[in-house]
Amino acid sequence: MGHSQAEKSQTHDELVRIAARRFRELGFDGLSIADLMNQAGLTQGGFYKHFASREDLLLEALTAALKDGEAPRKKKQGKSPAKLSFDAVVDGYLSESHRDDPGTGCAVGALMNDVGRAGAAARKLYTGQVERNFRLLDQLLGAADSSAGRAEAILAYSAMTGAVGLARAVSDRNLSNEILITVRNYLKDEFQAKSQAK
Amino acid sequence: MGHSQAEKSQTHDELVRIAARRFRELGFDGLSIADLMNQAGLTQGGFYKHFASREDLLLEALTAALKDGEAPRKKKQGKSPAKLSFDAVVDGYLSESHRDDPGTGCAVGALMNDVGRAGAAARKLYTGQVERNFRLLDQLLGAADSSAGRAEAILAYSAMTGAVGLARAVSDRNLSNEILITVRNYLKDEFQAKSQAK
DNA sequence: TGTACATCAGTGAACGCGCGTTCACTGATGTAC
DNA sequence: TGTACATCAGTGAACGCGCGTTCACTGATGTAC
Repeated sequence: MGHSQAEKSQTHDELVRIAARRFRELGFDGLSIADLMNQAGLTQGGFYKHFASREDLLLEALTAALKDGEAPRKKKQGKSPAKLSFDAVVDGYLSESHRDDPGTGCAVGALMNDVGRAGAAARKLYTGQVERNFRLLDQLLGAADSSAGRAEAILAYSAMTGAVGLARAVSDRNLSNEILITVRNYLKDEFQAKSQAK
Repeated sequence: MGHSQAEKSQTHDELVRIAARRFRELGFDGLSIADLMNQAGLTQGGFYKHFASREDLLLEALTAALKDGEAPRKKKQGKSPAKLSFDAVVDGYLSESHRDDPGTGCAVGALMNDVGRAGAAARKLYTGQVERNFRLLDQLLGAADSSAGRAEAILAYSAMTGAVGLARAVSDRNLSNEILITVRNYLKDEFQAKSQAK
């Protein structure tokens, strides 16, 4: 059992990566330390060589999850730096694949309820990402009137997070798809169209 | 320790009432059976005189929570059967008091993430309420074109649940209020106005 | 370059604790006569 | 109406279990000479 310095930080990153995915899938209460370590191919005792406590992991994993769910679904299969347009973001966010795979998706949506019940530190990290995402959408909408742009960004983000949350919770596949499609069409028609008309 | 038949069903209702509130506040994992019984002034052993299992309670409490969070915030303080308009629903749903008191509010929003990770039975109950709420909003919007009404109902409900979820999770009070106000104004201006113009 | 030693990532058993659940018991309620 | 008995809501201790956390230990890595 070798353990160079490089291997340690590699293991650390791997643990954060797994936790960031599993917390989004299972919620903050759904992943135990033993499960996490086993999924990394390790035993549970080693956990405390990497984190001071479960809460410590929680915050690191939340940071990572918020970051890689940023500008959600930027990249589709092949194209690495797919061009970032409002329409592309809406299509990605409200896609069936994003609905079906919360583990790699937007942490703001996947952990909305969890963070609302969490401690101050987690909520602060989350708040920063929400504000960043509002700004990103505002910028993509590129409205002439910037206060109207921000309002539309807030509405669009609220609608997208709500729609994906509902689409994930609902057990009727048709209703779930209807939610995604309806909100997708509305946002693209109403906002992007308006924005382009200027 | 008396226990007439009437007292039993009274106790049962009280347990469901407390659980329906606490699950919305704490999530499905946040309430233990011992806590529930203590909050009802009883000891934990009695739980199984009322429910076959924790899962059984979960489903009864979810049913109750979905029902009393229906047509959310219908009633303000005094007026019992406050008139139910689209504007009134939007104002109530996106109010600070609804944000600050998830325990008595809309279960669809408060338990969105939790239900997404829950079993088939919980998701089925939830699905029914989502569909009912879509229909209620559709009806309140009373659009001439009924498919446009449904689309607007879906968009409005997605935006409201997302906005309240974000407003609850974010730790910056100003940002939280901005989300509520922005979505409230947008929905009232854009949808109700449109609907009235017809 | 080769040897001796300190470091420390990872192991795996153990800790106390709270969980959901079970159970023998209590005593007021409701029923039979 | 009064007495004897069955029922069963609620009690409180105990169950096995998984949780987060601790700890003595192992053995490859990296350093000192």
